[in-house]
Amino acid sequence: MRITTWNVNSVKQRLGHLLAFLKEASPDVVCLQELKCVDEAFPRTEIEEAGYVVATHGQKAFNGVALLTRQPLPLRDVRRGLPGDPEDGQARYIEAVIPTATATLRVASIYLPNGNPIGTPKYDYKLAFLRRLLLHARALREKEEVLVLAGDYNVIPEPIDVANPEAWTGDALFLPESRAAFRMLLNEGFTDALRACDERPGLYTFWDYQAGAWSRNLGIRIDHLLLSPQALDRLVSASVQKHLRGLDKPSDHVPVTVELDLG
DNA sequence: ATGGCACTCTTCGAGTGA
Repeated sequence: MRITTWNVNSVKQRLGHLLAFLKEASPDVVCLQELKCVDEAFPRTEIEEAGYVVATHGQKAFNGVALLTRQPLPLRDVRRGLPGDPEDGQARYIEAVIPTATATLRVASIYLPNGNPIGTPKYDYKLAFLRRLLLHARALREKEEVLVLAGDYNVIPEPIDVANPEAWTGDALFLPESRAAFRMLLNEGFTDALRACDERPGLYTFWDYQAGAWSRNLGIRIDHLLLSPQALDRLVSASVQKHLRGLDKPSDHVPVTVELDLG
């Protein structure tokens, strides 16, 4: 069972790359972020024709998340939106249950707020969203399911996860408060799947379009798959599909994939 | 040493992102 998370930075702009990735990697579950379109504009037909079941939670112009499963895996009990703030109209969370032949899997696709600039309501919203995610993750963990919380966390967990840490001092992605909130998820019993498999520096999932960040390999690691203990027990591997950043008209993020043995 | 991008839309410039 391979589960991929990918911030595509506009699913319409990235449809060609997405369809090619589905064909070459044939992941079982895909968590997409930054659709940048309403549900009606999501390229559902093309993705269904590629062999996938689709659930979306979109909004106009910004944000937007989706879950895909490779047929015949179904998506059940779809939840759209993170609990804890009925006033929150931003489409940043979708979760579903995926029953397989041998196990029941629960997966969430999450697009956490960026939070910049600090000292503004955007930063407050980021921290509030992280608190809401912590509470929801705690409630889900008590179900003791094979659970994967995947997405663009917009948090650089540790200095090892950024090429030039000094350049990110004071940025919402790297501030102690953001990192502490992410660490609280780990302290709840969730495991950062990529770090569990590879402790080396230089693992990045995002390179800015600006300033030659890609050619100079000035990346950051902000796309994460957090595993419940039951998912960690089944962890086989985790990897970054870095080559997709080198394509023509790429997303600024690349996919990250975890393989679980649900046999 | 420095500056450098790419999306969206009540679209040709501003807002957003990281």
